[in-house]
Amino acid sequence: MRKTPRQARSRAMVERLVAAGRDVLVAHGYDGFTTNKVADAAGVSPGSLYQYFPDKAAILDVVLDRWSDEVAERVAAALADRIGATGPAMGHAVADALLAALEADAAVLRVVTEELPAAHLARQRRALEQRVIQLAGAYLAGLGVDDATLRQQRAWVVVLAVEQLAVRWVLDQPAALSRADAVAEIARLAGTYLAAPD
Amino acid sequence: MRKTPRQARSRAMVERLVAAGRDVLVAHGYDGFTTNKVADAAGVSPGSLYQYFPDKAAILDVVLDRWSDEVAERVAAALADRIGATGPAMGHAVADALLAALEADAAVLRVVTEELPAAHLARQRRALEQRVIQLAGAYLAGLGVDDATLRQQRAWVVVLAVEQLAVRWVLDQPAALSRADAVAEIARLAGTYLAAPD
DNA sequence: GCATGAGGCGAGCGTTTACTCGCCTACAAT
DNA sequence: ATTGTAGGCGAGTAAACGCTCGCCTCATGC
Repeated sequence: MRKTPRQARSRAMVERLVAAGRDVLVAHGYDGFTTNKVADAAGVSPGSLYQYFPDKAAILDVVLDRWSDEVAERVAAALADRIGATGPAMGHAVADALLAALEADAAVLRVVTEELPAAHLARQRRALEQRVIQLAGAYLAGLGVDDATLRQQRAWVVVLAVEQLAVRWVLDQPAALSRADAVAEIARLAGTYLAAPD
Repeated sequence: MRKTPRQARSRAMVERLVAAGRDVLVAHGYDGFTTNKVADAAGVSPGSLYQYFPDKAAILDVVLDRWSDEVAERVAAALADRIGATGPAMGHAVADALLAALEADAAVLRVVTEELPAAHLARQRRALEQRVIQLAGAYLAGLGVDDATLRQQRAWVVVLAVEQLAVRWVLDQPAALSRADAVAEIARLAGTYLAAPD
């Protein structure tokens, strides 16, 4: 941020710019994300945009941070709510909530995974993965897995695998795999992997 | 291709251009992939580049096609060789070969997954996934899974999950997960998922 | 009600970069 | 040897786009 908006109208403008940034990203894609278009969509001049954002990357970063915070919040809430349950029902509930967290803003998810260079979102993605890996590790400890390294390894594997499946299912909507089936199979994958004896 | 090279020296130049394209992509990243740099790295003028490639995307496409063909070839060969074996040893062998296929050109893998918009490689990636899904489906049929839809679903799940784990392991080299452990855990994930009773 | 500075504007500058075009060279066939 | 053609060159062009700068307006404190 180049300077912090003091008056209410400038705060509102910054808000409009971020919202417009999201809209431009969805409507025109990553290549079509230009500062002139963002300013235009916000009903603001390019010069005003640069009063508060040092460069183009800065406003894109804010847009991406907003979105990934939202997704992370939904995912964390879903896990916190459901990690207490037991048996296969818990796996279903988690998978379902995970899909819901991604489906809630599928338009951004699509642009972000298909058009955006992954490096732009790597930081946020790693952070979320780490959070979820910690939760999964704790869950494994509850299951009686005593080796801490093994817990980390298995948590890493199951979290990355489930993440990928959820994202790809939401984006690709494979004809052969209904939503309910996807939930069941994702839960099954995680369940069999984590529960199987060594 | 704008026109096809007839003489030997022009064919050699096209070769040099494609090789230079790969090098520029690795050395300067996706953003640094400019036609001038590619021509320069190939010891050729920009004008000559445009004799044989209609635009920048065309030469990038060739570079990407080359690489993905190589990866696909290694993966397909690895699976064809090992799908006959039985028991957990087969899972290990496949996982190991898959990692090897990605490790063979990790520099391009890194640029392609971290900097390149995924859409540029979606076609090739889908094609490879489909090939492997077919193989996995056949393997499931051999295991006695009679429902063709279920075979498709499970093949989709296991292939995407394993793909993601292999790519991420090669790129991230997580400290807690040695190569041997990664092979074992990937095999375990696939094995428990596919072998578990319904 | 006036002075001050924050807020906002938008034409345009400068750079980057994909791509071209007129010209030269090397080769092969007659 | 000559001539036609493919191959190759590289300075230059055009367009896009990030970003600035000089100017105007409005809100707030005294």
